[in-house]
This record gives sequence, C-alpha cells and structure tokens, in this order.
Amino acid sequence: MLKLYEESGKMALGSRLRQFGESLGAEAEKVYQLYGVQMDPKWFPVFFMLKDGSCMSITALAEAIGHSHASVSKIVKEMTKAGMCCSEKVPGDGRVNQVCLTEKGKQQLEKFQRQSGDVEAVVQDLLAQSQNDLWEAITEFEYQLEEKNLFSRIKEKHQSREQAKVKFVEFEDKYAKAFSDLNYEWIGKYFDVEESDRVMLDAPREYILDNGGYIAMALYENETVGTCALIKHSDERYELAKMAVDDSAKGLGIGYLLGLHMLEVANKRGGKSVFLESNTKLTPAINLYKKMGFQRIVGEPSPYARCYIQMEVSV
Amino acid sequence: MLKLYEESGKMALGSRLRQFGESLGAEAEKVYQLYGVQMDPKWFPVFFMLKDGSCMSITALAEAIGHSHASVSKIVKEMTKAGMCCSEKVPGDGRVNQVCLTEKGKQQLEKFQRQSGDVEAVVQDLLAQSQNDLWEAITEFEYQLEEKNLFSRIKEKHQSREQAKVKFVEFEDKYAKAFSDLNYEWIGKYFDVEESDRVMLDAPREYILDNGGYIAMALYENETVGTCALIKHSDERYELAKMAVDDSAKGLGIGYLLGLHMLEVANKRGGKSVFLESNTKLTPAINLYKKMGFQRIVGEPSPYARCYIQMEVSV
DNA sequence: CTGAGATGTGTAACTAGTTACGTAACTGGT
DNA sequence: ACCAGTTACGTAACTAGTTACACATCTCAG
Repeated sequence: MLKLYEESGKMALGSRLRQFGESLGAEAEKVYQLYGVQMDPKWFPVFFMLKDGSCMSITALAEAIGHSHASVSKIVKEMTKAGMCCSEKVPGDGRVNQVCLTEKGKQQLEKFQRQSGDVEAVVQDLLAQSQNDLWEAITEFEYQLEEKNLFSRIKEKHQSREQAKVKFVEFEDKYAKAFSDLNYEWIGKYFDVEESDRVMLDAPREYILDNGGYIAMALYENETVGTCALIKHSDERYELAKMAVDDSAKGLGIGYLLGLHMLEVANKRGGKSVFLESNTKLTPAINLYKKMGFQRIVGEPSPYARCYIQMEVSV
Repeated sequence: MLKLYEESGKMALGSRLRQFGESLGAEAEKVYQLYGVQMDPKWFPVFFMLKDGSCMSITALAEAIGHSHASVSKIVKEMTKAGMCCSEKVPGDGRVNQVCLTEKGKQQLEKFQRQSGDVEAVVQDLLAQSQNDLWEAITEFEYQLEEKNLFSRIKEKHQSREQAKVKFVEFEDKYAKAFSDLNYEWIGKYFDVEESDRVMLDAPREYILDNGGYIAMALYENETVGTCALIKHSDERYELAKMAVDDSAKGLGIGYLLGLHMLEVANKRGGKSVFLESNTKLTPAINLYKKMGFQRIVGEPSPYARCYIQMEVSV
C-alpha cells in the first residue's frame, strides 16, 4: 500500500479506488492479446452491451455504461473504423443513430467469451478468498450513497460541528445596533423598509421587551450572526418576528436552531402557541418555518403590506 | 448500479472501481469549498505528504502518492504558482528539487484538518455500516495481487484450459515429416544442423524406435504442435531428446506436459533414470528441465558439438 | 580522472475521459 | 401550423493523468 494511503486514512478512499481500478485496467490490454481478441480494452463496455446482437442508440449505450454520450460517440467511431460495428439512422426518428456489431465484430465473440469466462473465474476466486468481498463492498457503498450522497453527509457533519459553536444569549442594550442592522439588511434586500419596521427595530426594548416579549442574539465565535424576537400578544400567544441571520453564517442551520430556541422560550414563559407573518416570496424562510412545525393559518389582517402568509405552531 | 455491471459480472471490476472512485472524487471540490480550503483537490496527495512540514523531492513524492514524477512536477508547479509550496535545489545533490509548504500553505492546514476529520468520520461511518468493508476489501485484494498479479492468474487459467485440448500420441509413420520439421525448425534457429542430427531426424524408426526408444507427438486441436523422443541407452537408463514445440503453441506449457509424459513413459518401461544433453544458451529450455526435476550432472562427452550441459532425473 | 550508466527533473506529446456548444430533428401546446 | 422547448448527436476544447524524451548531475569501476 502506498505511503499516502497508510497515513491519510479513509478520507482518500475515492483516490485509492480510482488508482486501484486503473492499475487493474492496465493489465487488460495484455489479456486481450493473450486471447487473441482484436479489441481495444476501452471498447469493452460498448462491445459488451452489443454482444447479444441488439442495436442501441448512442445515448442508450452511454446510459448503460455510465459514460458521456460524447465518449460513446468517439468509441463507436473508432470501432466502426476498425470494422467492428456499424451504425445507421433509425427510420422513425432522424436523430438517433443505432449501433450494432458487424459480422467481424461478432467473430470476436467466441474468443471474448472464453476470455471473460476465465477472467470472471479468476476474479471470483480472489473475491471468495477475501474476508471482505470487494464487489459487494462497492455495491453496498453505492447503495448507501444513493440514499444520501457523500457531500450531503459531509455537509451535515460540518454543520453539526459548527453549530456547537453557536450560542444564544438574551438581548442587552449593547446588541441594539446588531439587532437593527441584521434586520435592516435582509428587509432592504427584498422589500422597502416601512415605518412599522423602523419603530420596532430602533426601539426594541420599548416595543418588544417592555411588552413582555423576548429577543435572542445568536453568537458564533463571539460575533453576532443572527437575531430573533418574540412579541407577546397574550399570555398564551406569542408572535415570532424579526428573525435575521447574517449571510456570513448562512448554511449552518443557525436559523433553525434559533427558531427552536425561541419556541422553547415561548413555552417556558407559558405560551401555548406561536404565530408568525411572512411572505410567500421568501421560500427558504417558509420552508424553515415548516421544518420548525409551523402550519399555515388564516389570521387577522396584518399591518405589514408585505405579509401574505400567516403560520402558527403550538408549543 | 449501471446496466453494464449488472450484466457483465465481476470481470468489469477494474472499470467499476475506477468509475466509482471518480464519482467520489467529483464531490471533492465542493467539500474543499465548504471548508474554505483554497486548494485544488488534485493537490491533495502532495499537500498531504508535506503537511507535517517536511521537505520531499519530486521523486520521493511521486513514489509516496503513486503518481508519475511528471505528474508531481506539474502539481508542484501549480502549487508554487498559487504560493502554497516552494522548492529549492538541495545543497548536496544538484539534481534533486526539494519541495515544502510555504507559510500560506501551512495556513490552510487548520481548515484542512477540520475537513479531513469530518470526511474521515463520514466515510468511517459508511464503512462501518457495510457488511463488507470497502477499504479493507481493497487492501485484501491488493495484497493477493502482490503475491501474484492478475495477469499471471488469468494466464494460468487460460493455460490450464488450453492444455486440456492437448493430447499425446505415439509416433506413427504419418508423423515422420512433422517430427523432423519441428526439430529442424528450432535447431536451425540456434545452431547449424549437424550430420548427427540429420541421421536421427530422417530415420527415427530405425535409430530410435527399433532400439527400444519411444517418440510422442503432441496434438492441439488435431495439429501436431510438438514432439519428443526417448532413446534407450540401457534397460534402466533413457535419454530425453528431440524435444520441440512449435512457436504457434508456445506459452501453453506444452513442453512441460510433454516432458512429464515422457518421464511417465520411461518409468512404465522400467527406466530408473532419464538424462539429457543441452546447451546452457537455451535458458528457457534449461529452466523447463529444472522444473521437471532434472539436475545438472557431469557426464560422458557428447557427440554433439553444441552440448555443454548434461542433466538427469530419476523416474 | 574519466567515461558509462544510473538518477532526478522538466517538457512535450499522447490518452481516455470530460464539459460546452452547435445543429438537426422531434414534440406538444396554442 | 408553428414555434418553444427538448432530445440526439457530433465536434472542439479542456483535464488529469500518462509515457517518451532531453538534459543535467551524480556514482563508481577501471
């Protein structure tokens, strides 16, 4: 095993797979020669798909063998030149180019079958002697990645580690600027800032906290990266509002954590339900609310011109 | 799984490995981006080998990561241009170019370590959930191939199947031409044909069979592809001579089978030992005899000018 | 000490794939 | 009937590696 793989750990799995696959493939040409099959190893996948005499289009071949159509197009061109296959336009559809083996191509079949039988037997043998069956291992790994690909898994890991660095703290006056800045930022991005916004953002203590509300600040490595407010409408009913997360911290799922934190606070304060008003235009936000458990309701008309949707959740 | 792999069986293992490895690698760039590591994924192996601050030559790097030195040379050139590493001639030896990370390169390390930790954990997790551990499976497979590579194994399989088609029959007059042709062919290739050759080859019945000897012909798909003679020197002592295999059938191990066949015949006829005379120049032949059990002896001087070695085996 | 062969590196040309793009043919809604 | 979008294909340009070759430097036997 290469020094790299000894030291790198399994993070280099992809690299190792590719390299090992290539080293196996390197022997292929000698094998073809041994059996007298007059074929370039890279033709193998195309040849194999056509070997039972069927005709296939370029695209169908590409799909079946996992290459780009461009690659298949080139391979077919070479094979045609070597007299191994031929192609013709299919009558019904002037676009598709149907490819099939020529007689000469079919003549390779007998030798090829002998070869593939032997190779199969050798590989089968090697696999059987291993504790971990390489073929099955790939199948299993691929299957797992089909459910959720590698990148998503890594992203989740990344996110959950980063989220551990996020803390939520109660509003203090020193956060007043951060609170308004974060909100002005996103409101200005999608709408015009309205008077009703300005009032609350500039005097949160007066309009939110003193009326029994609550404001949380999200801190990430001691930077304020998000904020959210609970406005008290009655002892049992709070409004979730002024949620804002800075672009620099997007993608860490801070919004979600912040939201859950707010629901928890509402619950602790005796709230039974939390509602919010938003705009269907803000798809990511709406999805976030849904994920938090909010469901659309028909509520009383809102003083905000941009409000088209109301949602609620019990806590 | 692709249709190709479903149908092809495990003969396409190499192809599948490479393809799967590539598909994993394709996600790498996004991962680097996610963690803010300013690095081209293809730099990874070089970066990794240098990450502990050590200096390495191009060739040493190439060896460690399993690339050609040319590839490493290109990667280092790119990394140098990006300011990630630098290289300088080593004082003792004007040829070697020692490469190490720059400060900027080392700055990537922290982020890289975070990333590799997460990736490692995710892959480890996936492997642990599989019945067949992909990483271990490759290690095992590689280990097996180290002992004997894939091509050798296939060749053996091929050979043993082809050998089943070889039959040995006793000399008849209809084989007289084949017997002499096969021998003249190889003798002429290495030496001048001598009178003592001519006598026996042209009248095998008289000089070999009638004196209690034996001649076998090797048939492969009804073609005579080889021959060999036993010359009786005494009731217990035979000479193996006139062994010839046609070029068209080389590589199938026919010589070996033919030799064993002759020893068997000698044994059945009451022989206790078989000797032969040959020339050290004919390395493949000598190796073949060794494989059959023959050992070098010092014997009586031979009438053949080309004979430099005598070998014997008990049967 | 000197010349033949080995070693280390860089560059050029090749290889087996890819993505990007252009063109022609088909399809489906008005 | 038509045109906007989709599909099939081929070609060109790119990519990440390779092998082949050129060249400088080193090593060591005579």
